[in-house]
Amino acid sequence: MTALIPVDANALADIALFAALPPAVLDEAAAMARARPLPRGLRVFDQGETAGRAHALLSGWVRITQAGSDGEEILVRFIGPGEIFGCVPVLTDGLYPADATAIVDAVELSWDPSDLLALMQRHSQVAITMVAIVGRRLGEAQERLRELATQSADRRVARTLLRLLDQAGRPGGEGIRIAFPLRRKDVADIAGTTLHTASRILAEWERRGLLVSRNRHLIIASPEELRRISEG
Amino acid sequence: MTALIPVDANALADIALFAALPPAVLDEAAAMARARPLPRGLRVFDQGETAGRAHALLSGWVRITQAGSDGEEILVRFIGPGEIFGCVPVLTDGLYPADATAIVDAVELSWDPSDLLALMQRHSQVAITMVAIVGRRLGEAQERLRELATQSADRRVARTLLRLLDQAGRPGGEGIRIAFPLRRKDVADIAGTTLHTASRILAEWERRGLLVSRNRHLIIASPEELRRISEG
DNA sequence: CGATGAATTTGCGCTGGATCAAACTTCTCC
DNA sequence: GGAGAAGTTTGATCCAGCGCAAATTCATCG
Repeated sequence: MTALIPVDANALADIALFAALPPAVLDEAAAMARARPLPRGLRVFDQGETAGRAHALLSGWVRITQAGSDGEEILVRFIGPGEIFGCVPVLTDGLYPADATAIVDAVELSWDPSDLLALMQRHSQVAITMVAIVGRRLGEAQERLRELATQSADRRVARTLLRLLDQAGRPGGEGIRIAFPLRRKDVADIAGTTLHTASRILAEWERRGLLVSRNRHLIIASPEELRRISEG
Repeated sequence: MTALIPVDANALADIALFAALPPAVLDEAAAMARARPLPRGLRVFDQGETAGRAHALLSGWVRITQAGSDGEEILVRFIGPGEIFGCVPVLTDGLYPADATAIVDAVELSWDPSDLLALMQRHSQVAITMVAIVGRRLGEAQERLRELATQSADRRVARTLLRLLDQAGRPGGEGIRIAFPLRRKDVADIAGTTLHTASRILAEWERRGLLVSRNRHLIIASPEELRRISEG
């Protein structure tokens, strides 16, 4: 079932969690890692399930969503190359707090929870880097919380696009393109609004020439104007 | 200015970050710690300021708020005895991401950022525990994000009170009392609504006998009914 | 104990954006 | 290449709760 791909320490160096670690530690982490391709559409793990592995992405993109008991969901974040995901439950309650789905063909590394824990115990730098990563995500979540509580839908959508540009902007002819496919529903679920409102806002901006929407991909022609909108 | 209070290792054992650590490590952390009383109303640190210390609370309560450039603010969380605060920026950008204010007379411990970092480097367990603490806060923030995006104001207020009960509920004659003073504005700023809406909701619930509001303190008579409301 | 400021309550009008409905477009896969 | 599924657009309606205003109660401190 699971194709076994040899993991070399070079690949590990691209994972932010292991950045700037001595080669010996990279080798150690590589030895315990399992690589596996994630075909587009694959559900990597489900919310509520026991966290059987801790994950990191070598290439491609993964969408993390959280659903409430009523079925309403939000998009927690997109995971790109070099980022870790599903690692925190290893240290807390052992249950994945959200769903993870590959939105394009991707390749992941993963570790057995106890292996990752042992690695963090032996090498405090790994644990410290993880605090920094999780801490930055916490800061971002709190910022989104504030925006959601206090700002209008169009400001939030603008901020959302700017954040995605930061994370995955690729300069091109017509503007900066967001590297992964993004549906209206995705935009709505990050910005905390409905599909319909998000669609109306984006359609209006496309009319104004602020962005181009093609093929489930967004190209932002004018980040400056977006910034203006996001600031009211 | 700053009263110097001797810090003993026993006090450290009550801080979740240091729980279950060998006595030698507690002594080490105690030796680097500075204790200081925080009179009610004291601003412990300001959003955007350089993180000069990392903090933990021995007693009392601290309110963490975040304001946007437009002045609108949210209440990020309350910090109680044994909890850490203002520790993450030590490992990220070095700037406090929020304001911290003592809402009752309190006592804190604090560390120089580089001392705490060194401690985490020498004892990976400290760093690992911090990942767990920050990870749990991240999970809670994402849950709030989802609720804010998808649920009505009264459901959110109900969830808010239930969370506060978990964190600081003290059983008493008339019901379970939330241990720290809580203004309508505070409830609004956690639940992501306005002072006015929060006031209306709480007044209605008080009429229904669901809770008692006295002296900026809340006593919850019927957590069961709150739970029912929070679930729709 | 009285004064001053802080916190709370309540009324009212208005609107942003959710909800419902339906047509239309674009992908996907056989 | 065509059928069905998935995603998007757009219109129409409606209401939760925000914004504004004003009165009232409560807390604090000289």
